Amino acid sequence: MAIRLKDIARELGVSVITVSKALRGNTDISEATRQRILIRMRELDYQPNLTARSLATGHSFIVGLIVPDLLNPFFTELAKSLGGALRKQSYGLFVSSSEEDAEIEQCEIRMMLARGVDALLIASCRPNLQGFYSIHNQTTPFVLLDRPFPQLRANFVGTDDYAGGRLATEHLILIGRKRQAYIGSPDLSSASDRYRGFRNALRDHDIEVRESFVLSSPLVDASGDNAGYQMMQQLLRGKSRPNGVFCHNDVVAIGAMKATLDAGLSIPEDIAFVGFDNVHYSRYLQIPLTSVDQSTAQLGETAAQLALDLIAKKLDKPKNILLAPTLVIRQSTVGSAFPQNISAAFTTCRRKITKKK
Amino acid sequence: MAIRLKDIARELGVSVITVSKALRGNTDISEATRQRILIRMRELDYQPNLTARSLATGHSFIVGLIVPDLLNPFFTELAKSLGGALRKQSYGLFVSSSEEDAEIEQCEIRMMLARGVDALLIASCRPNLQGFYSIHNQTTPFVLLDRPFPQLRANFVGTDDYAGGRLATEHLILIGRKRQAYIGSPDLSSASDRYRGFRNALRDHDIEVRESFVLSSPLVDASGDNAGYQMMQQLLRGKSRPNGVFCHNDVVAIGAMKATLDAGLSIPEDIAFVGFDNVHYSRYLQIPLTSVDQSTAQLGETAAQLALDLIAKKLDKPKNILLAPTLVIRQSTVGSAFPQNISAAFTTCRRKITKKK
DNA sequence: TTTACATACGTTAGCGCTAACTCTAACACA
DNA sequence: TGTGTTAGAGTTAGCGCTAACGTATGTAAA
Repeated sequence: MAIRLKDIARELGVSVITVSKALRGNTDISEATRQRILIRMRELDYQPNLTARSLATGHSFIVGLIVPDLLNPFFTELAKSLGGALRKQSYGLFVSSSEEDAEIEQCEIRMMLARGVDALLIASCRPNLQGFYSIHNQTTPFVLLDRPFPQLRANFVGTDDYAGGRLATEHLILIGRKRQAYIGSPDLSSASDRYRGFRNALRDHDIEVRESFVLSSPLVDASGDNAGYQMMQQLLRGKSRPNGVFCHNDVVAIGAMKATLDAGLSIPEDIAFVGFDNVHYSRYLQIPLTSVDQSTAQLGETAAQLALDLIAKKLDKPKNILLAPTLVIRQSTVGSAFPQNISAAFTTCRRKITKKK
Repeated sequence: MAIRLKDIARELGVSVITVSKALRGNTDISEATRQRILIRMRELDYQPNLTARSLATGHSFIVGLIVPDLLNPFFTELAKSLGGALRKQSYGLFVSSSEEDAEIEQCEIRMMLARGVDALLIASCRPNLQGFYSIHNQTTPFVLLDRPFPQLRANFVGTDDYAGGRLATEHLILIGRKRQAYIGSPDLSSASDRYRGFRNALRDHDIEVRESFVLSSPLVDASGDNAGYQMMQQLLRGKSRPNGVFCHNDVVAIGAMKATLDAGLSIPEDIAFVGFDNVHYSRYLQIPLTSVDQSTAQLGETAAQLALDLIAKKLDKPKNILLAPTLVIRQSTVGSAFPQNISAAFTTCRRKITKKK
């Protein structure tokens, strides 16, 4: 059995509470006693029972994170930066996946709350609030990540999806693609904003949005590559096919590009692709992918900070944090001969767009 | 505040323990009382405080998992299958990353133990037992994943790395590559077995192992792509360069292939590559990667089962489980015109090899 | 001297739950 | 009638820790 405060107390002939005070750096204790206790603790490699402490203090030093899928590198990158930021403040991170299933999500939320996390971060797989577990009735503070619920007055950290959608679409316009498609999941709130950016950008350039060029699938995260593959196949079956495709995320884009190459077409000559998330591996793909970058690391750090502020009760009203996306241009839109001056042009273009919203 | 047993007890005019019994399906309670309590619980959406339960029972229903890096898809895939298998038995999974840093690993192990996990699964980033936190002195059962410590009599679940190494190397031999290199991390126990497989396969075919073709880097997981890039660059700087490279894992292979393509060489014409892990995205790479498959999903399920058995104290002595690897052949070794009959040949070849050990 | 007050420790109670035992009433059996 | 038995409750104690308050001692100001 592990060593307890009681054991140390008995051994040194002091009371349990004195040992506890020494452990926590409480001041009403003499320096001599403290040293005596701390030294013995170190010798015994004492480790406080955090379950007991949590029960006694009502404070677990754990933050929960629920994501739709752990295979999607975007969420892993997010989890990593979150975990790192929290560790620095001696908080632990409890990661869990909803497998893009609303029921599992529900379970996981309950589980996290039952385990007494100090704050809960959720990238919900739900398209809307319908059936969303009533965490807003709970006392545990929570933060929505990546996907906002516009109807819900809650803390949110994410990317300006609308701006990202515009960024991607304007880029496709700039390289001369007028037959643009969007494949994703207009159900998800994040997706609907990206889609809105897409529509508005096209409208502003007097380009028609063909309804047959807008496809969606429920599983854009858990098996986004398959979803992307299938949606792209459907697009290719149509009479006229697009020459530019904006994909809800990189994983979908990967599948979509595969379908395109399998059909014997060239990227970007026949069809150009833009993804979203700028996942680490996007640069290593068969055709390196142009993608909207969400600065995932910063997203994680921001969310961690917000969670800590909520725990410390520093905030009175819900905070809505939107980070500005940027575009990372690669071969999937500009081909292998990628001239540097195009990059500069896009940076300028981007500034204009983000202001617009 | 959340509802407690006490609240329900008071409301229904029974004692706390009666409510607790109803909750846990204890038999010494009348059916009428049970129903009355359960109904009220459901109405109130009661959720037991698992921290308190854990403290009282000494059983947390949490399994801890520590991996070197969460960005490496191998570990994420492992975590996913593990989590799924555990959830079915109503166990939670607490994932944590050591960032391939022995000190952080140490901290995380202590943290997990302090939080009272029922079992601990570790894919250690340490090259050897030196300084490994003395979990073997703890009462909490633990399982080593993926990387065994041969010196330590402990539970282990992993792949037959030696067989995997042979598999990869024999394949490279079969496609006529005699100047083979190995890049990885001979320090890691898993790597040393892969390397041994590599050496022995070459020796068995009377092919010389050039020492200058064996490179290693400490960071094969956390930033394996960079490590792979750099090691490959070093290989390419040499007077004679290899025409086949066996990489410790897929992430390293990704970096190494990038370096090769950046140098203007062709894959597999100039240099063929074999990775390890058969990560999901390997098929989508610029050059789809031939890789040794560890059947990660099965690995996770096996580890979950072993953990549960350990918790249930079903085992008396440490168990050592080795899964047989298979080879998945893609363009990085056989080019784009991949004839199906080669595949059949390799399957046969594999059988022979795995038996050999 | 008295009052005030800080120092250094201890006591009590309780976080929410459960294990293990105890109690009570009703009933059966010899 | 007494003894056991059993169902259906409740009591007690404790998991390991901490918050909040108590208490003994010494020191300084009124």
